[in-house]
Amino acid sequence: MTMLSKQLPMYLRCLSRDHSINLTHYILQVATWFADMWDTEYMQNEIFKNNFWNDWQKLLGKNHVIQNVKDCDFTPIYDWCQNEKDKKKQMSSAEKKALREEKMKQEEKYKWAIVDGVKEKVGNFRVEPPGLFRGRGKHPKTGHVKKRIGPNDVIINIGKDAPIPECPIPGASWKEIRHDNTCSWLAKWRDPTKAKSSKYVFLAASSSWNGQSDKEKYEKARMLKSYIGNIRAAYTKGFTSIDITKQQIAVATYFIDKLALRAGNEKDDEEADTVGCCTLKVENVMAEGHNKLKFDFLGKDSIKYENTVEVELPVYNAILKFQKDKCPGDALFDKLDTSILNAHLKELMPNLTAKVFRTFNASFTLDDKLNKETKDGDVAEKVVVYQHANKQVAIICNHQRSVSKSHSSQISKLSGKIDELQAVLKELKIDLDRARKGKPPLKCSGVKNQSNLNPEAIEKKIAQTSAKIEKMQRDMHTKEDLKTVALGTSKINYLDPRISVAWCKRNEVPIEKIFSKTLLEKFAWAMDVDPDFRF
DNA sequence: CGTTCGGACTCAGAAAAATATTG
DNA sequence: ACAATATTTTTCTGAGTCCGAAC
Repeated sequence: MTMLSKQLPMYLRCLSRDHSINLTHYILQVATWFADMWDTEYMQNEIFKNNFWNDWQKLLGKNHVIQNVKDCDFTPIYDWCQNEKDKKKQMSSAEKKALREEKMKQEEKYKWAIVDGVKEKVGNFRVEPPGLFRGRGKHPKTGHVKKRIGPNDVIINIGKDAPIPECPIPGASWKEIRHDNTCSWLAKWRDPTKAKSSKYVFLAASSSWNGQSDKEKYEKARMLKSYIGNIRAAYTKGFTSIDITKQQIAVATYFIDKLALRAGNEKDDEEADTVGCCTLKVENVMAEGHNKLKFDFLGKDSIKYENTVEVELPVYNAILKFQKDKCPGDALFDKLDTSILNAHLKELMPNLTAKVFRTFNASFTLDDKLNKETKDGDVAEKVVVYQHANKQVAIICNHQRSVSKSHSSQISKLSGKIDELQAVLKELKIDLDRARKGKPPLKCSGVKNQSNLNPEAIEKKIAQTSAKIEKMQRDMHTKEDLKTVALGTSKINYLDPRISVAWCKRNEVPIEKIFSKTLLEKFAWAMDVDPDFRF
């Protein structure tokens, strides 16, 4: 707020030619959030702009001088924002360091919780700052103002005898102090963008509570291994069931098993229109002949799922039957929802739900690929094998990332360097030829110290250059290969860390080559696994 | 009973920050 | 060595899953 008062006159000048317009700090702040996004694609998004305008107009009031967002020139505020960012960037590294240390010092007291007498790290200890809501995909609420959360919004959950945390805003108080030991959250507040849901402060991923729950997740997925044969036999039988609900359950389970689809809960119209298995619409699956089904839909986070797969004939015929007499927009599995599906899965294995198949599929695939593809070689080669296996998993789970803005320029840069090196190599080969005949090297050659070059030295140089070229070509290929694939999501959420730790032990690969510092902490529970561990 | 609702937790890619590489 | 740039790691918060209670 102090910062804002300094900005006030600036904002006033920016927002209107009429300097007398009185805008409150909050109205200005909301305008700044909008202006700061002037150079983003959100400015082409009519829903975003309309939602912003509607909320902003409410703040301005009905009879405000500003009657149309189009009359406002936001570019001066945008310029001011850019300038502030530049100033931050231009700080010396010493200044940045001092600022960082000051921040660390202030935050230290919020970072820890004593749980059952053990000091545990807290995950997100800050409430989310206000701003303009940015949903993913075509979100109907994008652009709406997300309001500031204060102590009065926050429920604290602590032990009965624990001291109540000091309220950071003088005069204000917490909404409620609760003593519920049946759940793990430390604080929560209502999500300002979704009336029905809450935001939570949980322990960090490295906490023992989360570690235990992680381990249980993987143990359940491992249990599926011994049930999967029967489950597959059961759904194969179900493909031709005359009971249409049973038939739909069978085909849906097949998709979840074979394609690692998510369960697919119902969504309301206040959210982006995405689907999972149970909510697939008839147009999301196309029968293409020769038992091939083409899947095309937007899944979680509006990530496109596109995959053409050959299925068993009874599945193919069942899909044709489910689509019969339906229109686009109709549910493919009209007799199903996630609770029916999961209730059925629980009959096949204790506590089995749809998501377990994803964990099972991912971890099983990693274990399988690692053990089939690892060969003798140095650490670097083995890490490549791991990354390759990790990539197969990411593809199965459809974990994508957007291509970085500088990707193509980085590729052409690399390719340019390879061309240069190849030219050097060509000259070296000529020089080698000449050196063997006792002639001096060519002047234009990239070789320095030409006076004392013998054939052996040139040969060595050729070998070095060739190796360099090969490495760069491999790097370029990998970069292109992984430009849309996100490897991290599966590593964090789907791959039993014991597979990786045991593989590292067996192959003398340092675990640090696979897990970052935070992942090592998160997976502390898996580090003492036996080298023979198999998923 | 289903069906809806909301609570609590897991999982998601983008963006920011930190770190490594390069020229 | 050092600043610019590329890469990796961490943070952020939105978007799912699944459960159980209430209607």
